[in-house]
Amino acid sequence: MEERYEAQEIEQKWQQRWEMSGIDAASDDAQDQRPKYYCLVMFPYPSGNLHMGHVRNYCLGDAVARYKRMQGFNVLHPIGWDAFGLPAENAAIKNNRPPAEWTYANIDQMREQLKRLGLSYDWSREIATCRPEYYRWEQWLFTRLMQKGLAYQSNAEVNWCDPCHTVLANEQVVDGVCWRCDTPVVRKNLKQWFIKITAYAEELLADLDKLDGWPEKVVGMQRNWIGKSTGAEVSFGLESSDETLDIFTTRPDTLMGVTYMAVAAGHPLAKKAAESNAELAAFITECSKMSTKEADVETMEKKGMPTGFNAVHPITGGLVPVWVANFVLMGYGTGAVMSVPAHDERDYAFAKKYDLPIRQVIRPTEGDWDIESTAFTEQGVLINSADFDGLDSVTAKQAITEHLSKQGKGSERVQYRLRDWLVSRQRYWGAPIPVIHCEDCGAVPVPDDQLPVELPTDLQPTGGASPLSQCEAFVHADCPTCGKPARRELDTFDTFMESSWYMSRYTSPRSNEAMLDSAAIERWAPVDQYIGGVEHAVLHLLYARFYHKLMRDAGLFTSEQGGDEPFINLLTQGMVLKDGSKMSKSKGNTVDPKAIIERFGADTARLFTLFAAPPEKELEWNDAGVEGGYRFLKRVWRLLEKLDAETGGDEDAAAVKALRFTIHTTIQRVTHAFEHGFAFNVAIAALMELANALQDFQIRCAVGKAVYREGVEALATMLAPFVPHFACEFAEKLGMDQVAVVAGWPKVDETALVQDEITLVVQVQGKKRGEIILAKDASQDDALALAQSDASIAKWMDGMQIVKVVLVPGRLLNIVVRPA
RNA sequence: GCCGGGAUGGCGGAACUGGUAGACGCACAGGACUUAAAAUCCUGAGAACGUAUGUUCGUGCGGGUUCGAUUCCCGCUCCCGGUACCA
Repeated sequence: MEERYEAQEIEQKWQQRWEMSGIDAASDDAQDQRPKYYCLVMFPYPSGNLHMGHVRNYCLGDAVARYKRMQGFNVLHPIGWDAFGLPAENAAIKNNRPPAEWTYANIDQMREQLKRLGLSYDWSREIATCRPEYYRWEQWLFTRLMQKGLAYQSNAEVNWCDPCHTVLANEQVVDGVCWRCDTPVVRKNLKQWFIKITAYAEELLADLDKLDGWPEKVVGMQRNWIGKSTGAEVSFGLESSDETLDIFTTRPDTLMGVTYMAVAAGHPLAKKAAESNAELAAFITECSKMSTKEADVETMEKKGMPTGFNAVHPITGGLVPVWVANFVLMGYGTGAVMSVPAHDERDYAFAKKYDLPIRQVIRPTEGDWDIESTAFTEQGVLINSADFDGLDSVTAKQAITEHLSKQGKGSERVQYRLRDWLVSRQRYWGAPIPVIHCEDCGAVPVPDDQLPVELPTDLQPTGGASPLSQCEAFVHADCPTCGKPARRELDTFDTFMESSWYMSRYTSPRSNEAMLDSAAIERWAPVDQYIGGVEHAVLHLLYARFYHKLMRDAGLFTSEQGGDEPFINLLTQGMVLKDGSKMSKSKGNTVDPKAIIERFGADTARLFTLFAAPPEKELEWNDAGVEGGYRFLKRVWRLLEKLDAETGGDEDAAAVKALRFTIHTTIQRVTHAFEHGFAFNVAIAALMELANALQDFQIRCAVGKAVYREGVEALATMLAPFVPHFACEFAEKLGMDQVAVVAGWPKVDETALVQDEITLVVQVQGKKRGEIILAKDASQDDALALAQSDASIAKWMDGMQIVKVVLVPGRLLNIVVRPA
C-alpha cells in the first residue's frame, strides 16, 4: 500500500528542486541547438492579490511552455510587473504612504503567489516597469520620436475627471462618468502629448492580414478601430466669402443630390454664426454637453439649427443652407458633411424633420424606387446629375472626383477613424515625460546623457494635482539647448506605454547599453504564443503592434531580426465567472486562489481551470468541479498500487492490445490538443479516459504488467504540463528518469493503433440498426453478408430490395433499401 | 445599425474532413464497505411509451441538399461580446 497523495508536501518539494536546478531558464547560449519558442502571458498589474483570471491565464501559458520544453524547444517564458498606474496612487492616498512602497510590497507578495502555483517562469528575467532601468528606454525612444515629428504636443478636446485630476482615455469613460470615481467627465481643451499612430495606420491595417494566428474577432476589432474609408474631400464655397467649407464623403457619386450642409457644434462656422445668434449659441452649448458614448448616441434625437450661412455647390454653383447638427462630430473628418437625404438614412430623417428638400440622383440598376418613403442607400445609376447621368456609382465616384480635382475643388482622400495616441497623464505614479520647457527654446527633449528622468519615489500624492509640481528638485532643470533655467514637464506617460514593449525587453532585460539587444531580439522575437484576456483586443494589442514598428524604425532591429509584428499567435482566454457573472468584491462572488491551493494544492487548481472549459470560453467556477479534479489526481495516485500485482495468470492478449490502443490514441489526442488550438479540456478528458482504462485493467501476466507500466508512464508524462508537481512525484515513484518528464514527450506507436478487428455500425436507411465485428480488411460484400445474417439488422430489410450500399471504412455500413 | 461568436441532457462541455450525438467531468439516484460518517468502489441515467427484447422522438425554429446533417446551403428567433450617427 502506497502512502496518500499529499499535495502540499509534494508541491513544496518540487518547487524547491526546480528553483535549485534553474531548469526553467531560457538559454541565451549561441551553441544551443534547440529551436526557440517564446511563450508569453500578459504581465499583471501588481494589485497585491492574484485572482482567478490571472490563475487561468498563467496556467494556460505554463501548460504551453512546459509542453514545448518537453518537445525539445528552448523556451522563453518570462514574467514581470506592469507596475505604474492609478491604483498605487489611490492606495497611497488612503494609506498615507508613497506608491512605490505599496507597489514593491505587492510585487513581493504576488511573486510568492505565482511561485506557489509552480509556474515555470524564467525568474532571472523578471522586470518591473516602474524601475528607472526600464522606463529610461521608453523616454529614450520618445525623444527619438520627437526628433522625427512622431511625438508632438497639441491642443485637444479630452475627457477630464476633476476628482481624479487627470485626463482619461476613452476607454476609462464608462457611460459618461469616470470609471474610478463615477463623476461625470468634462470635455476640456488641453495641451497634451501625442504619438502619431495615424502615420502607421496603413501598415497597422495591412499587417493585420499577416496575423492568421490571431482570433478573427480581434483582427476584426482592430480593423474597425482603424476604420479606413476611402472617398473624396470636397471643397464647397461660402456665399459672399472667400472661405470654403471642406467636407469628406465616401459617396462623391451623390454630390448632385446635396440639399444642405451640416457642421459640428464645434466647427468654426458654427461658432461664427453663434456670435450673432443667441439661440444657436445655446444649442451649441447643449451639444457640447452631450455624451460621446455609443449607447446614448444610438437613441439620441437628431437635432439641428440653421446657421444662416449658405454654401456654394462646387459643380452647380447653387446655394444650399448650412446647418449645425448634433450628429456631426468635430473629431472625425473635417467636422462637416454634405447632406444627401435621398441617399442616406440619417440625412433623410433630418430632412424630413426639418422639411428640407430631397433630391434623388441615384436610381437602382433595376426597377424603381419610391424616394418619398425611404432613402435609397445602395449604389446604382446616376440621374438628375447633368453630365454624369447614366454612369454607375463606381464610375461616377471617379468621374466626379476627377472633375472636382481639375477645378481645385476636391481630391481623392482616405480617412481613418484612428486618432493619435494621447500619452500624457496628469498623474504622479508614471514614467516622466522626458521634456524640459524653456521660455526661449520651447519644449526640448532631454538629452540621452541626462536619461533617465527619474521619478522621485518618496512623494506623497494627495488626490489633487500631481505632487511632482511641489517637488522643486524635480521641477527645476536647465534648458539643454540654451542653459537657461527652465521647468520639467510634469505629466507622466500613459501606462500603456510600458506594456507596449515589455515583450521585447524580456529578451535582454538587463541591457544597459540599449533599449534592446538586437542579437537577443533576433534569437527570441517575435512572441510565438501570446495569451491574455480579450479585453485588451484593441488597446494594448494595437499599441504593442505600433510600438514594435516604432522600435524597428528607430533602428533597434530589422524586419528580418524581429519581424514586423510582435505576436505570431494570440490566444484570448475567456473570463472566470461565478454564479454567471464576473467575480467582483462588490458582488461578493470572488474565489480566492489561495484558499483553493491551501485546501487542494496548486495542481488541483491548475487542473480544474484547464479542464472546466475551452480556453477561449468563459469559465464558470464550480467548487464541486474542483473537488472532482482533486479526486481524479487521487485516483491516478492509486494506480501505483497495481504495480505490485501478481503476474502468474494467463496471458490476455486482447485486453493487453486494447490497453495499448488506448494508450497510443491518448498520446495522439493529447498531442493534437497542444498542436491545434490548446483544447486542454479535451486533452485532460482523454487523460481521464486513459486513467479509467488503466484502473479497469486487470494485470495477470508479465506482458500485461509491462503494458500497464507503459500506460502509467505515458500518463505521468502527459500530465506534466498541467499538474507538474504531481507528475514529477508520480514519475519518481514509478522510478522514471526525471529527464523524461521535463524533456520527453511520448511518441505514438503506429503499430499499436492497428486493430485486427473493427466494429462497424450498420445503418439501414441512415438509421443505426446494429453493429458487426469483422476483420479490418473485410470487403463491402463481406460486411453486407454479415449484416444480413444478423437478425436484428435483417428484419429492417424484410421484403425490401437493396438499392445502394455505402461503406465508410472502419466506421459504418449504410444499406439503402426500397420495397421490392 | 454594423461586425464577430454562440444556442447540444439537470449543469460544464465532447463529436476527425458530412458517418454510432451526448466522450470526460459535475450534480443526482441506487448499491457495496463502515457501529456510523468521511473516503473509496460498483451500477444507472437525453426524452416519451413499455415489465422487457425494444420502438419513436431528439443538437434554438422552418425549409433544402445527401444513402446519411450538431456539421453544408437558404430563411428566421434568441443570447453574448465588440462597436462607429464613420459622413
